[in-house]
Amino acid sequence: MNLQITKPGRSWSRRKQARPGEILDAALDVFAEKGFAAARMEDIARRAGVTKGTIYLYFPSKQDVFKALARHHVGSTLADAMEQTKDFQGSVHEFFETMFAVMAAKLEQDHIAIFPKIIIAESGNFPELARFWRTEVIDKVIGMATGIIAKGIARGEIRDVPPEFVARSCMSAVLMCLIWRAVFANTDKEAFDFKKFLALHLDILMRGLAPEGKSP
Amino acid sequence: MNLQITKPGRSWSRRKQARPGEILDAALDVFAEKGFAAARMEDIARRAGVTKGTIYLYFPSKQDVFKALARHHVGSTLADAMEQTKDFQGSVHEFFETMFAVMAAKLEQDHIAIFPKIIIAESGNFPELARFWRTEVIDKVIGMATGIIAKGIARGEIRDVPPEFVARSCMSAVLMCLIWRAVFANTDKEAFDFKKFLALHLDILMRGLAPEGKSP
Amino acid sequence: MNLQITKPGRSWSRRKQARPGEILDAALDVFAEKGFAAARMEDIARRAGVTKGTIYLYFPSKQDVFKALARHHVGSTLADAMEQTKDFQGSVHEFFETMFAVMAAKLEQDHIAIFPKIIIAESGNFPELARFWRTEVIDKVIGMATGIIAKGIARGEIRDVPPEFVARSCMSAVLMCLIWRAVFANTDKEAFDFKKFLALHLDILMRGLAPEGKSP
Amino acid sequence: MNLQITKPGRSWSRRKQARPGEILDAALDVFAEKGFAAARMEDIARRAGVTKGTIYLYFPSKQDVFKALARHHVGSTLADAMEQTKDFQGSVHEFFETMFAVMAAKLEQDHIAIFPKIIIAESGNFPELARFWRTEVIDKVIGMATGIIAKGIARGEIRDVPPEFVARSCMSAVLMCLIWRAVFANTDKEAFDFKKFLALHLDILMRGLAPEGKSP
DNA sequence: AATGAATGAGATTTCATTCAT
DNA sequence: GATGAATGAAATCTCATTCAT
Repeated sequence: MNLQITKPGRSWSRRKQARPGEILDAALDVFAEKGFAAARMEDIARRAGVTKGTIYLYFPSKQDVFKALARHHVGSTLADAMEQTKDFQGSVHEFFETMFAVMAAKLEQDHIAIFPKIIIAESGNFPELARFWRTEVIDKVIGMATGIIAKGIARGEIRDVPPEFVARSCMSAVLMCLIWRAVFANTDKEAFDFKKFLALHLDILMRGLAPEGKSP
Repeated sequence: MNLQITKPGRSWSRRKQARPGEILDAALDVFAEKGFAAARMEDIARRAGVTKGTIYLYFPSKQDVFKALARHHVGSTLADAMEQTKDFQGSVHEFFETMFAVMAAKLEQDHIAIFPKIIIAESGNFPELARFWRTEVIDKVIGMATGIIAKGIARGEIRDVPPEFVARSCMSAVLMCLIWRAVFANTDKEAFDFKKFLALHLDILMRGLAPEGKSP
Repeated sequence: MNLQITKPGRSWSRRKQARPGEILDAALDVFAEKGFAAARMEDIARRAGVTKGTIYLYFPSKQDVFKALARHHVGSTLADAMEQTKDFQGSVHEFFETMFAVMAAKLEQDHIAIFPKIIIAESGNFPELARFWRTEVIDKVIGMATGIIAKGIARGEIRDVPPEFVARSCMSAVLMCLIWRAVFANTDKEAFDFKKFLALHLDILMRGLAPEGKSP
Repeated sequence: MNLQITKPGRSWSRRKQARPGEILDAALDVFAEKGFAAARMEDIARRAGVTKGTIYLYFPSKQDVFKALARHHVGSTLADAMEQTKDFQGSVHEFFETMFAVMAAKLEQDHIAIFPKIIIAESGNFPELARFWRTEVIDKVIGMATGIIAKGIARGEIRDVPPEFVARSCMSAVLMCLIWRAVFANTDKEAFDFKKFLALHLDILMRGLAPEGKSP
């Protein structure tokens, strides 16, 4: 006896549950490539393997596809990742080493790079989006890094400098990578070596942050 | 020597010659605010104090307005600035100190921040634009900084690290400022202190780059 | 005699046979409220307690739902009613008294008012509908009334006037009520008193139709 | 010296002032024929001799075209007409005689019939329209007629009956004509004789309203 | 040189209709 | 018999571009 409304056995039912995700995946690609305005619903639909009309079964408008996309990727991918590092106990160096390694890996394969690009591009047209991203992502990431750095200062691991600025110094290299990836990845023949760059950036910063008269 | 029939003294004549520039100024504002696609020719025209038709007297299409804008701002503002620093002879520290001071000042007042934003947003729709910006701006800036750093290494001012990566480490903080300005400037109540941030960033990097066993 | 395999006693069987009627009832409501074009199959389906697809099991298209509806309500409700009054033998006064009373009652409760409204609205888009309604309803009603009036004249009950015009004079008040009901019923706080109005209308007409020098 | 902004000499300027009117005329035809929903902007445009886009230079949306149309025709045609009869001093009989003659004439030639049709059809979708028409047209016309009838009663011209109901009795014949014209005019071979019908309707009513024991 | 009315291609969105389950 | 996901044609509306004045 099966009391569920959508019977999971039926193939179109299985499809139905997958559809929103498929559409959002397609939308991510298209928005990333063209930006919000130049992206056509037709493009998104085709890439998702459906027709225009189908998108409207799941999202009431193009804007809503966009918002759902932002929420989806922020909510899951990034925020989750942060959750894991919440009670990190190691050194500042270790922290950024790990983070940069993860970022470098992501930069090679998938689409995160796309997101900052979209936010930057559409912040003018979607102020709420900028605000959302600001409070939900940036402030949290910077906040977390700032906390770790402050602990490092207290512990005498690094010298006494405004921790939030340091956090931004570190993250700025990540931002550069993200944008480089989103904007110039297709243009370049030999790929920029994100991993090496981030490692060097971290090395320089850590030396520069070492307490006076002490090698790191 | 002026061979034009319309005498340059008359105000409407001066006006005529100024038109393209006025239109580009207006276009800069509008593109910055809305991005390329969402910017309406009507908006640009109104802000320039002319009507839509007039724009087409000077530029054959919306795309051409955009390209002229990019060329104009790159060609004059930035490339010019670079010219001046071509045969810079001071230390690496001095070089970036000056550059960061100039950038910090520009960030407070005008619209440069706008440009990276537009490039990032429209790189997908205008690959030539991305290429142009890449070769004409980024490669030149990075190249110049790389040269200065290489000289610093040769001179023993800083330790032996891949100079291009270092250049990018330095510049990444500028990029962060530019984007911050373009995306979040309106949102924030108390402005982010670009000057202080860049100064700290430089300080950390320079310490981190000092040759072993030597304080900078 | 029932040759169907599905036994009529079962509730879902009764259901199946009732479906077309339920759909038409729902359609009546929706068409009345929105007109033909603005009525959505989805709305009709939901109100009938089925899904869109089900409607197409019984009617090949939206137009056909509409036509079936017209035929259904005209064929049964009105034409039937007329049948009963075919061999009416009383006075003209009695005839309209009865008819107006019936109309007044119907106006209070149900949906007849809806029909003229739809016909008027859609006559342009469905010329056949206008023609159908004209020949099957209006001409018959007017014809019958005309016959009764002609008999009244012959009998000396009312004075010698073109009977068809008189029929229309009488019916015009009914038309006004129908339209008033359909268009303004929702707007008004205190309902218009159809019964009183029709009674007065009839009273005036009958006095006005009385043979010279004779009070009705 | 001409200080006007739109210089009346230019031919496209003359055109510009005429356009809204031309578009509304075309819209009247199309809405009348198809109703609101089935009318395509393309149709209206073509009939006005322009393209779709042009309509949007003058009206922000299809609904606005519709509202402008209603306001235009109510505001000018009908309300004006009423103004003229405001201080009518003659008998009730004369009043309706004149009104019916005017209506009969209008019914032969132009498009007024169209309006009630549209109102009836679209009242469900545009409640404001129904309300507007109700307060601005119907209540005023009925009110005026009621006033004249009340005076007739006071003067002893007609017997003591509720004057508003009498007004509606009179007007119902006009309504019937309007609807007949809008719905069945195209269908019929020999035109219905509105003039004769209205004259007879009035004659019957006036006799029926004459004070007891007095021929009208 | 400048205007601004007009165009028409193209985008979003709706919804009657189909069909696999 | 019933469902409801999917389709795709068609409608509204936008706006870059043209051109008569």
